[in-house]
Amino acid sequence: MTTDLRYTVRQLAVIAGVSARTLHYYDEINLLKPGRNPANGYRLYDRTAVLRLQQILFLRELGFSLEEIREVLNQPDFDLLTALEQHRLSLQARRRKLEGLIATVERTISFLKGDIEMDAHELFSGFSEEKQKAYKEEARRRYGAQRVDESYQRWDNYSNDQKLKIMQEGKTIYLDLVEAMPYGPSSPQAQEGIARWHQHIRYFYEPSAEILLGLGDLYNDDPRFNATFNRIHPDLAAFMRQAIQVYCQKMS
Amino acid sequence: MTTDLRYTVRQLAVIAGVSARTLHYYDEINLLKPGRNPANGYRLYDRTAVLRLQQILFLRELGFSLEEIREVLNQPDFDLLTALEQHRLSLQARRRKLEGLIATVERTISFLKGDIEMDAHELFSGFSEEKQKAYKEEARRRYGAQRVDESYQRWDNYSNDQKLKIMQEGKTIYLDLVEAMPYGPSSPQAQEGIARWHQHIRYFYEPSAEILLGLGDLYNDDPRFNATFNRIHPDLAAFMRQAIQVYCQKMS
DNA sequence: CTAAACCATAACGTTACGTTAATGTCAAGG
DNA sequence: CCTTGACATTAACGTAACGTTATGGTTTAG
Repeated sequence: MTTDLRYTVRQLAVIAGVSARTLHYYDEINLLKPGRNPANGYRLYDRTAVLRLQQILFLRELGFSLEEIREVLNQPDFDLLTALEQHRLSLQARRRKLEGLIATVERTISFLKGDIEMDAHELFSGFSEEKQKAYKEEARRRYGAQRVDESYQRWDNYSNDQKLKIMQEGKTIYLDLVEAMPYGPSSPQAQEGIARWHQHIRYFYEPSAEILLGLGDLYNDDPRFNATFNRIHPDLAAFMRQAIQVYCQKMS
Repeated sequence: MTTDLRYTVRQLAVIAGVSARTLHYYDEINLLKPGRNPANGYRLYDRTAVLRLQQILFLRELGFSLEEIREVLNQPDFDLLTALEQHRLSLQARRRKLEGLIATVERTISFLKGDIEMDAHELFSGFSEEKQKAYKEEARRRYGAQRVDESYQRWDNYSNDQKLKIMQEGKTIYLDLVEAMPYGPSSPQAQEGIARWHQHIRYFYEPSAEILLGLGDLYNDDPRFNATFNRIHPDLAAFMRQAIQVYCQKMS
């Protein structure tokens, strides 16, 4: 009286909660080969096939690829454990990556909402009210009032979206400059980077050699700017100052 | 003296850290259309293209699909914020899913290592030493010593891999029985499920009507078994008891 | 002048199926 | 007996985001 069960595709599909196509596919890739009814060629799944499918679906839910599942199922017993531990590591890595992404997205949202301080130039308008006022006075003394005010206006006129775009451009320029550091401040790589930076700061100032050189100093001497650059690379500010000096000499 | 930059594919690719093929592809799907050198048909990327690429890569890193990126970039300003918040939600959902997977993997690993209690029958050998001894005595009183010992032996002889397979089979049977509940304990659906269960418990006992009926009671009366079944469905144990009674009457 | 190094387009391969589409088979009802 | 509907079969294209050839034209360094 043993229930000599032989499921057809759809029957097994319904039981297991997958589509018939899935079973066709598993057959096609030799992951789960059913028997065949010689009369009509229909697939016939017996008890062992059902068990194997259960195993497959279990591992699939855990995020294994079908290829990995095949490997695991074709080797017995203990390899399952090591495969699972391996798999756990990759899942954890994926989770860490996701957490990084989420953090970045959240920072970006914060920035777009305006409640976070910004990098480098963006500090100009990103400081808290008090700090901003104090710094503005200092900047006026150093660079002249109308120039500073103009810079503020220019930055404020951008949309949030544009601000984000500009910041990102800045970041890539600084990263390129870091890559140029091994070649020295006079290298074409560095000078190319400074040229891009020169273009970039148009978003803030009408640049002149005076302004460029002043910024080179500012990045080194002002602790707020300096902190920002240090986060990218500890020698970046110094490197940029030198490169800017070379650049301005060539320009004149 | 504006640096009138026009990058070729590979140049931009190197700068941006992507492959030339990627740029070709973005061109192909109209995500980033460069200009063309009319003389030879070469792609030429200008400053605005570079900026747009930066945006694209930024969003891509955040896990946006290229399709989504296109939508975001083709609408200005504020939609970025809502898109980001939307995106954050989906990232968080993915993280939750990952965490569920990791938990399951870890439980499975624990099980394979043998330090966790098991479901239903698996409780027989999965309890802590003390509980196990106590329960074994009880079982001996109820079902006779040699029968219980035989069950233990049978279970212990399986490999970890086989145990896992058996547990999974059991789980699917119980779930199928839950689906059969609306049709009543005498329904073909339920009886089919009980027949599978009957086969299943061969892994533990040489089944007789006496044993089957006894298990039907045990699932309801023993709090440890009952808890396990309640986790699947609050009425499952009661349903199974009735279905088993019907099944045994038909068998006799 | 040639070879290396670049450019272009075309087209297939990847994962795990979903989705037609064309065709064959089976059980039930008129 | 024939039809109808619900099943079965295989074949084939589509998905996302490129990687990887393959084939052929262009530019540049020596």
